[in-house]
Amino acid sequence: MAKDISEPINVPQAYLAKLLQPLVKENIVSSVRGPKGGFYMDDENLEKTVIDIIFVIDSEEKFSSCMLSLDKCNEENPCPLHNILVASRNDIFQQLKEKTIRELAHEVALGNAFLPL
Amino acid sequence: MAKDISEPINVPQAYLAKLLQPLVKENIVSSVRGPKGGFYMDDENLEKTVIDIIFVIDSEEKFSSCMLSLDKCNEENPCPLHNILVASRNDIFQQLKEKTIRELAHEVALGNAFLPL
DNA sequence: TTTTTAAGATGATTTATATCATATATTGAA
DNA sequence: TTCAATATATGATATAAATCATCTTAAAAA
Repeated sequence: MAKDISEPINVPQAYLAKLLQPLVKENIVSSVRGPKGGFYMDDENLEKTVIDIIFVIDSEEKFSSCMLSLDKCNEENPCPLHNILVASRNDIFQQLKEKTIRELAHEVALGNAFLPL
Repeated sequence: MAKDISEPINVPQAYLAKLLQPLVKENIVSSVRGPKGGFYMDDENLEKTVIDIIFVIDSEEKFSSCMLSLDKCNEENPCPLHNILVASRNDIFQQLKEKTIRELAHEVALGNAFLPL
């Protein structure tokens, strides 16, 4: 349930619910209403990645945009920071794109990562 | 002058001036008032790094904080994303900490990077 | 010395984001 | 079939960030 998630991570329940709605709509999270209802992830959901979530909640630009917020900055016309950060940035992007929620959950199950849930 | 910088980067002049004030106060940027006045960077300023700027404008936490915004996440208690991103993140941090403004300006002078100024 | 041009300081306004409130829809259980 | 529990939807409020407006201070030049 939203409450079970919101409390341990210190996010207001109603706000979390609002954030979850577009994820449900985009089939990244599943939900059932009524008593014994709540949010869950089925086999298909678990194959989604962190990037999928970011693209729904924020937007694609959040990641591709210039760190100096220059709209003219791109690969051909890189700003000074672009060159310095492009490698690490692509690395992060790849990681978030490849790692499925299932894999992340597995890390928690193994005790290699922790969540306050 | 603030106007000369603000226009090509599409940031309102008054807002840019407001952002520059703490940088002047922290001796990252220099300024002179009156006619023929404006903002500039002296030899000492040019040795400052991007991290110095970020720490003044935003704050140190902007960089060290957990990507999932979990206050309990740290090196001993890492969230699932922490492990995945820590390497690239440290890499970015190091780059921004080591590169001086002088070096960045040099890249622009060499034509390896571009600014709309 | 006066005027003009710039930064500095401060507060108000706008806009975006986060949060709250309330009503509706769905579903399990009594 | 009714009730209770939970998500869904929508709009209102609060807070933070960005932007605007106005005045003050400093310095160069006439």
